[in-house]
Amino acid sequence: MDNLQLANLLFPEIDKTPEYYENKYPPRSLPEGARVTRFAPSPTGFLHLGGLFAATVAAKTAHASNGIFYLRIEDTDKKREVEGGIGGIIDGLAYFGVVPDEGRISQSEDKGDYGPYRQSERREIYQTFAKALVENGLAYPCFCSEEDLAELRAAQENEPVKGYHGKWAKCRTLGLEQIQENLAAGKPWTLRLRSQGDPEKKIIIDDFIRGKIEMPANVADIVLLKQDGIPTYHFAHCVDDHLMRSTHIVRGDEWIASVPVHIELFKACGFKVPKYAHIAPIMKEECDESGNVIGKRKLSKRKDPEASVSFYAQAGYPAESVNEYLLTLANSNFEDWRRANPDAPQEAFPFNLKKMSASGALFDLAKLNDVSKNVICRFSAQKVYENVLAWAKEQDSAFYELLAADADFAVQMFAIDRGGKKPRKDIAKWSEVKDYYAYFFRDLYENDFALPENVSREDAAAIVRAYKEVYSAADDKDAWFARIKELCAPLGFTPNVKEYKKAPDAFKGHVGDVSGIIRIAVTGRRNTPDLCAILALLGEEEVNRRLEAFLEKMN
RNA sequence: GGCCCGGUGGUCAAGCGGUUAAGACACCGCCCUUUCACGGCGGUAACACGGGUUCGAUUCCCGUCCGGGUCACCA
Repeated sequence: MDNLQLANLLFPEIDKTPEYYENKYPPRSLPEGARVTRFAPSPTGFLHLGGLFAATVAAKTAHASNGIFYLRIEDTDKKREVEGGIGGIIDGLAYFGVVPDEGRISQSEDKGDYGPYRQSERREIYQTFAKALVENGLAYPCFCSEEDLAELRAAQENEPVKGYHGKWAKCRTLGLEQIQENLAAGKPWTLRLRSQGDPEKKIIIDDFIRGKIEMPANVADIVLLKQDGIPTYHFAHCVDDHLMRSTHIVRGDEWIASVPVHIELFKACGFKVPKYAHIAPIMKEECDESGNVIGKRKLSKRKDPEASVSFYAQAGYPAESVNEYLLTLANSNFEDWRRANPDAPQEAFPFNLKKMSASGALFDLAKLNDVSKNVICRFSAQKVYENVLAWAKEQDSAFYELLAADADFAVQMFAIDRGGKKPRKDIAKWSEVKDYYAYFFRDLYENDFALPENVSREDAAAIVRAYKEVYSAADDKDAWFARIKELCAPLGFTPNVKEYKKAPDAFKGHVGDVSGIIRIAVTGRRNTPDLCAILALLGEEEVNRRLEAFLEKMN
């Protein structure tokens, strides 16, 4: 059969050659060892945590080697595409500070010399390489219908090697005349690879994260071009990553099984095979109705709110927190590094692809909270204010109004116990702030306190009554605490914690209990930042009002 | 089912033939303390199982079990 003739028959409108594209997209001139990576999502919905994770890993890998990280949109499945998907992905990445060096930068804009970076705009390129494959006898048209293929699958139920190959590959041996006839009759066709794989052979793939993996060579005549002329993932991956000169393919490990296909494709096209790094997915514990753990599974966008990246924005986790958490999952030495370099920018961390774990980590919200507290406690009061304000604007307009009404006051509020060597770690996410700081705002404050078990109602009332007598708004911290200490003895408490520990039965309690009651009277809470600073910020009038209100409730 | 990957405390994880089997989160206790915090110290808790190989296996090999992935004209 004349392959050239067949190629022209199948792709009459293609007039370029692979050489044309090879010249148009020459190898990159990058420093020795520079890695080119990409994030290649399909716009089938909004960015999810797994996607962000993969993008972060790819970006860090490139940047740790002075390489290039780019964004390519894989929209070859028009059925699953979602409106606004591309923008959602780009914005989502940007929110977390993942900005590609090149690639798609908006719905319709590219940056860089290796585009277009959206697969639906690369049709001619794929067809050019497909045509070359036909010319070389490495691809052929297949006229099998969906029903034919369903039948084939049914017939192969008990076959060890499934797929379109060997005797099952009916169209593989079609003659030129038959093909011409089918084409003339307007029969739809797909283009298939004419696999050269030897069923006896094994191939070794050397994965960056998992090391050597032995797998049977591919023997299936997989589809390269679908009926609509759009490539499958496999073919697009091969053409794009070659032409865009990716050196390292960082992607989810669900792709491991198709590496033999990819290797054969790269070789059939005459391309150098890139390095693969298959990363494990982020998992989630699966429970039954009664909460018993029954297994783990990939974080699912449908079932798990925390899978969607918007969950973090809504809850008010700073992007830095999510990034740092993801980094702790990616490189377990990140936490050590962070402890040693508390103020270093996250970009300074020497990321190592090889340190990635081969098995999927369970998502741990408690750990995220801890990471986030450590991130937030290093923020300045001003930065906290700005972040909370921005969050409230989107999520809680009433709270936003309060914060915006008196910025100075709010910043001073956040400044209590902040800064210095041992900052307070009380906030993990912005959505906690309103509740945590409610007592600063008259409109929010409601003292529905509960007294601690170890202080009686009478004693609590006595403490507040006594404190009200001596309270002076002019006191500094030392004077303020001295007064509280003075209150102790007459009421049966001791100002000395040690003394109390020595003889707990001799006293009703110690200074801590006394100040605790005052704290409750003024804020309604048992734990707050420095009480003295709170009193100063609240002001004399408001403090007196609250003390009185408390006493009234105690009567 | 075939093929592939994985299996160290509740979670994330070091470890790569000889270790008292790190560390972090969570939990518990104690200490510090001019309140609340921060912090410090300590504790509970792990090498899935069975066979090899070896003087010696968490580390190597084989099997079992368990978990995950994949077998599309989806990515």
